[in-house]
Amino acid sequence: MPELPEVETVVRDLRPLLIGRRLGRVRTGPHGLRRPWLKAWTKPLTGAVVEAVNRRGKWIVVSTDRPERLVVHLGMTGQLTVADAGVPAPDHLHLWFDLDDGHELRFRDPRRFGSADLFPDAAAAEAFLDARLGPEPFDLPADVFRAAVARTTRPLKALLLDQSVVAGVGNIYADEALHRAGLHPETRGHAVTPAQADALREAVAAVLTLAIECRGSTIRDYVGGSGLKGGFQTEFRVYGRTGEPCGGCATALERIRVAGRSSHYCPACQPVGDRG
DNA sequence: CTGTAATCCTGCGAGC
DNA sequence: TGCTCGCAGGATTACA
Repeated sequence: MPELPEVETVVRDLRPLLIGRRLGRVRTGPHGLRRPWLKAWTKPLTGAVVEAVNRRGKWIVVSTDRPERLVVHLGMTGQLTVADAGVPAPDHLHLWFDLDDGHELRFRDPRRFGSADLFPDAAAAEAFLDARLGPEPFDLPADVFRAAVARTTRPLKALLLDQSVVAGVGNIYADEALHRAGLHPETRGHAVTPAQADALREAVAAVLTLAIECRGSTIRDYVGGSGLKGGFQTEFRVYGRTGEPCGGCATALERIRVAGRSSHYCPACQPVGDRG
């Protein structure tokens, strides 16, 4: 699924296609969406004009000239795109709006791990997001991250996947950042030096920046807001490359399970350190 | 506070 | 070819 770079690409793609457009009829698919926190579709956005499309962590927030906020999460396989209304609706379409220019805003999600909710106003949406998300990775103070690392015995991989520590990092970019920082995914936070914590924070920001420049990574389902796939998957140094030689030292890359997720790393470049 | 597992779903590739 | 199995960009909940 889409992590921060993919979601950022979606909102950048959607802005020119959506801002200024008037939403028409809204329709929902037969399956509904998974785990909606709010189902206020009784107050539809029909007739509202889109004013902004923003990202917070892996969440997308669509604002209009009305108070309500549409908050979308792509889950593992979600796609939020603008398509010509003449293009036949694909399978697994769950929510779509007519636009006033002959296009449609479509939310498609085969696995239905995503969500789309309508919050009553900006404050409610913000409260919802802030309750579960830490700082954005590009806006994460060094001392804050050092402290978060130092105070826990959790493995670094689990820390990076915790959205309340830093928002937007998922399984791919956690592995890629740990490799770039030379840290083993099982290394415990309290065993990490401040310099290593800084290196990890910088590696996270760096890999996310590169991935955004490549429009994210497409492994299977991901597409941007205009339907284009990402390109960063060819730049992976460890993710999905078990058994292949490390680009830095040629040691065979390995895969283990950490925090319930597949974790890819180089046993030579990423020394085990203190596993607690 | 931790960690682990299960859960929600569909689809695909590997292996037999 | 057809089947089963394991695995997948995530987040939440229950439980040890």
